[in-house]
Amino acid sequence: MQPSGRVPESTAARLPVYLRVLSDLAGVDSISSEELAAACGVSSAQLRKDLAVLGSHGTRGVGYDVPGLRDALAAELGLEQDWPVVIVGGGNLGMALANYAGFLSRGFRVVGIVDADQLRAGEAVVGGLVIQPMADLARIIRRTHAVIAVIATPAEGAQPVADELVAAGVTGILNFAPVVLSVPAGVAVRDVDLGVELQLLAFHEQQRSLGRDSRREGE
Amino acid sequence: MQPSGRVPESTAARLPVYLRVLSDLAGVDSISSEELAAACGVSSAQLRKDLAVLGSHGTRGVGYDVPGLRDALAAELGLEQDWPVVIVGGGNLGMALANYAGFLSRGFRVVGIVDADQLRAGEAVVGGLVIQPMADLARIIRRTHAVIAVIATPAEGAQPVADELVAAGVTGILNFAPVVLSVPAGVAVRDVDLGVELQLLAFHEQQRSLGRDSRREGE
DNA sequence: TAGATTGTTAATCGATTAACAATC
DNA sequence: TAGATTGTTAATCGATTAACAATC
Repeated sequence: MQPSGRVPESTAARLPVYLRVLSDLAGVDSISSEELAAACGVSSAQLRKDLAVLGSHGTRGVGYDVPGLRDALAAELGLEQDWPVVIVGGGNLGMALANYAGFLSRGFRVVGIVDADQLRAGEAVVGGLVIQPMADLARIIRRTHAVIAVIATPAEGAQPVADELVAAGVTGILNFAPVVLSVPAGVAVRDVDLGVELQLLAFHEQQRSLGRDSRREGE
Repeated sequence: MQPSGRVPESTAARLPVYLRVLSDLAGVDSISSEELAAACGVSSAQLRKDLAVLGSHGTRGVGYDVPGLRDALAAELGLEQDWPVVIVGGGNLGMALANYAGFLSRGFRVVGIVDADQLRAGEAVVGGLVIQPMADLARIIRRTHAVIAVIATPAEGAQPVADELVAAGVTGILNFAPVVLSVPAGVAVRDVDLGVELQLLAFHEQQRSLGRDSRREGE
């Protein structure tokens, strides 16, 4: 009933997508791996293999039980209660993230936002939150028991912030700053770098045009 | 001199990080795979193998030529000139992205931003840009020859926007909307979903605590 | 029962790591 | 030359795909 054996990294990375798609499937109570896979943008073989790590939530000849599978995914991901999240950086991006409405429905609650700039402190965010001075960071983390934090500072500030987060007990960091953070083993970091993403698209465009050229040259 | 053979997906995904780290290495003109790998958060074996796809920019016994390698990476990624980028969605996130200063230095130039909401049209962004009505999207793409676009709309709007982008000639999409886009083969989509990223961190926390529990039970 | 579809196994494919010969 | 470090090969590892027996 509570499988949670080792889940391969590559499988884990897809579970949130499955959960999202299933959550959008209001009213449907059964779906085949073929249909669900199409909606998730993966192959049905891969979907079935991935879902097998959750134990059996399908019925042969019929398909998967949508609400049951959704609940199992949420449980596997640890989303049975909300996680408090602290945001560091109150610039354009930090504010956009703090105001992101989807947060709550996906299992997270912003419990604090801080900024190094004194001028920003005091500014209001959603949910009755106010930007607080960086000096309060450790205190906020301890008070809210947040173990997940978002870094949305300029590159220079990111490593010291990460150090402080880790010292205060944070073990999961979503990093938007364009730097490689160094953190102790056991602390998870996920990097999101707009520039990197765009450069990968540029690479794709480049390949595309090279491909076209060599086809023109007729190989 | 111009290798550009097939580059494995997994290697391609790391090239922008190498480029970023090398760009931050002002003044250094030579570096060993060991040092550079550490700065990039990968193993030296992996770094050497990855860099080999660019041809030879290292000297045995010495290390890699930093400026040479940086230029080779930029060339491989197609960053020898700036790519025009159109942003769809002028909400919190779209605005934050449009105002992101790092854009230009990484090889991109925002040439247009549109929003479906009439009330937002006319609002000013950086670089003399102004939010334009959604109806102008195709025209903007054709005028600027943009082939890369960013979708920063709510989930509902994303698929119709993607369809319109593709129809207008866009072949690379950076998608921030929490939906699986369906696009024709040959169009590259990169998804960035804040919720997915956080859920993966939650999963990590969950695993962490399960690990702790079973250790307590003394296995 | 017949048809459909899961869960799982085996085969394939690709990516990472280790090791070292080539060479500065 | 001796020491260092790349470029590359071979070995390992993990992920994906294909296929099908189990079973509703």
